[in-house]
Amino acid sequence: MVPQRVLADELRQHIIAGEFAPGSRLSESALAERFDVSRNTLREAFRVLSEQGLVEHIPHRGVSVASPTIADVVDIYRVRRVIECTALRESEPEHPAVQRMRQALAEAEEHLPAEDWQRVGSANMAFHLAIVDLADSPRLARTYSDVAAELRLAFLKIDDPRSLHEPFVRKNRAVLTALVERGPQAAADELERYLIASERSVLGAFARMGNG
Amino acid sequence: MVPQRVLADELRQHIIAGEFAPGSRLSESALAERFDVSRNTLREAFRVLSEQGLVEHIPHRGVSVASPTIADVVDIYRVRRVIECTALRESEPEHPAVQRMRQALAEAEEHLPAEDWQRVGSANMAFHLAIVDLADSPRLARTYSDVAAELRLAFLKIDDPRSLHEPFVRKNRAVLTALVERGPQAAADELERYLIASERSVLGAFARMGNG
DNA sequence: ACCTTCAATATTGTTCAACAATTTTTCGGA
DNA sequence: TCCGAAAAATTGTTGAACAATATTGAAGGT
Repeated sequence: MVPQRVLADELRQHIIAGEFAPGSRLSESALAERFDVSRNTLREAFRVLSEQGLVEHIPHRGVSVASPTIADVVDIYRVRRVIECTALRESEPEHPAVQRMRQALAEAEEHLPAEDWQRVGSANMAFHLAIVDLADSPRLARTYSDVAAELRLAFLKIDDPRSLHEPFVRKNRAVLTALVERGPQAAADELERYLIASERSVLGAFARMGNG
Repeated sequence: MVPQRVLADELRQHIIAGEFAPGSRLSESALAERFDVSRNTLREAFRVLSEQGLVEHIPHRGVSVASPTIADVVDIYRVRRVIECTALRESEPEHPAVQRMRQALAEAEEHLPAEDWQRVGSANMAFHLAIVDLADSPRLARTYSDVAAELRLAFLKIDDPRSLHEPFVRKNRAVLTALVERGPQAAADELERYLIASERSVLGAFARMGNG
């Protein structure tokens, strides 16, 4: 007995982990057998992932793992800028999420020398999730986590994890420093620079591998 | 043969139209019979609406039409401020959506004397959808339309449509005038005032009817 | 070899009936 | 009236079946 709520989470983990390549088709019968659930239950889980943008559902052609295009990346970063920068700009300095920003950043810096991009990437993401939590908005947090998952898929298409994470830990440090020493507005400005640079980095990688 | 994609849309229409009161339970068997679909198909449609926040799904207790609480209203307006104000502040004056803002506002003002709050409300919503479209972001537009649907449910709980719409057509006019005559930043400031006033109006109505 | 056409095959979309899991209701007893 | 347990109702999941559509592949013509 596999609750369908759990199944969707499990599928999301597998997809985000890169087990199913972006763009690859997800056969109903194959996955139903593999996870030992019925096709109906699997389809309910697919709906959830589809609404979250992790998989694409085309009628009578089944679902595929989403494969973000350049246009998607541009849009994802637009959302990030709107949500993250606003959350930071209007944040209160004493907000508990600031502490989580500190911790996440510390962890990223800790694993930086070992070049453990998996961990660095996760800590990096935790840093930005903490920024979003500054806004105290469940709905913004949910939207953000959706686009963050999509962005992970975009990262999966790029096989140069170093260029994606290494330069940005430093920039995160700059954001936190700005917030503490110069206030929310300065931090938001710093964050916007971060996001523009990060977007350019991803788009560059996409361009180098011949569109997307 | 009723495509489940269509079924979700149809259900959404009925819910938004207020046919099923916020908070009321949606029986699988009853609705399956009424729309002449199987329970499985209905459940897939429910998933979609659940992801959009229009219905609430509690395990083994089925789905109910969402019934926004005060906390939900606060969060919804937070999202509106973040998305709408940013879209407007960073908008280009020549953007085609500006024309749609004009049209929507004209329609709202047209039906204002007749006190046709249904139409005024729809035109009002079109005005704000146009604002969001200034950002040219499919994902922000989607998030916005989700919270807009939720807000409609909150409106349904209030039986004083005049107080919800009448004062705000004027304020929308002020936003558009500010955009044309004083630029995006001034318009965004005007819009923020609008949203704060609108939120206060809704929260007041909620308080008057004894929490939510 | 290179298309078309069309049938065969495979996959998804939907329904139905059954049963398991859980909640809600009913009812008897204190 | 209140409580608890049996009964009923509802949701969760499965498996099989068939319909609708897409994909494949083979036959035939150029």
